[in-house]
Amino acid sequence: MKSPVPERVKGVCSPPSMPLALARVDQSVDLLKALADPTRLQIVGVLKGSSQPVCICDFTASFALSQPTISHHMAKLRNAGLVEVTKAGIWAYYRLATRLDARTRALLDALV
Amino acid sequence: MKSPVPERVKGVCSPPSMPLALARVDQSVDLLKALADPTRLQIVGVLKGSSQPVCICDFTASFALSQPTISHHMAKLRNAGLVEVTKAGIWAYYRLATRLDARTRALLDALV
DNA sequence: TGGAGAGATCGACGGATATCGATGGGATGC
DNA sequence: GCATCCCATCGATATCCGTCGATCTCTCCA
Repeated sequence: MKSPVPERVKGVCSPPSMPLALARVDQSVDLLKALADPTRLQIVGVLKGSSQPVCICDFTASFALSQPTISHHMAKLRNAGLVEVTKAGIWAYYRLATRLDARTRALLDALV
Repeated sequence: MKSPVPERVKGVCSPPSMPLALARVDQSVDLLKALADPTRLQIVGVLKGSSQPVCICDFTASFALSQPTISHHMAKLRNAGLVEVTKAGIWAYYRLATRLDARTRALLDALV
């Protein structure tokens, strides 16, 4: 098999063309950061597989984490536009965001 | 449209079933963390779109970052199994890993 | 009206991480 | 041999982030 390393001269380094627009990079990085946590990724996995909204208290009961920590993770996911909340009485029900762009959806499909 | 919040009684919270295996979550989180950085994501984007390996010195010329920092980011990508390096003389040529599992490939397709 | 449960916010703390300058190490060429 | 170029590693530093306890708000119900 070939390993076609390009020709090159010493002292000459030219920056390659950047295929990704800067705004899109930042947007993707925000999304990746929101998902790059075990707790949050599992939460998204549960929500993606659930037909009904899930009460946040059930998540608090799942993970060995305090209630403020779960709430903090949910805020991160909300802020990233990944989940939506419906308050009903005492409870807060979370579901995957209904309007997700195609790239985000493809990314979730690749993960979950 | 309906918002079918499930029935619920006070003081009763039951953990939902976790659809994602723990090992897989950790694996995905490692991958996501490796990509959740603007510099690294752009590097991966360039490598994914390039038919030839790219010299790391070209990346050093691209980003307004020091040479050790670029090397550090490359080490992260190497450690995550995303890129491979070929040393030729003075230079180090990087390319996207040739053997990427389907999920990782789908994730990159969704991003880049 | 008051108590209790659920959830969000705040402030603080510790560990992870991005960045840099300095250094080391290997290859090239004079 | 020696200078030069490229790259990786090391040590230090500043910032970010996950976690917790304490507290606040809101709702429900007796």
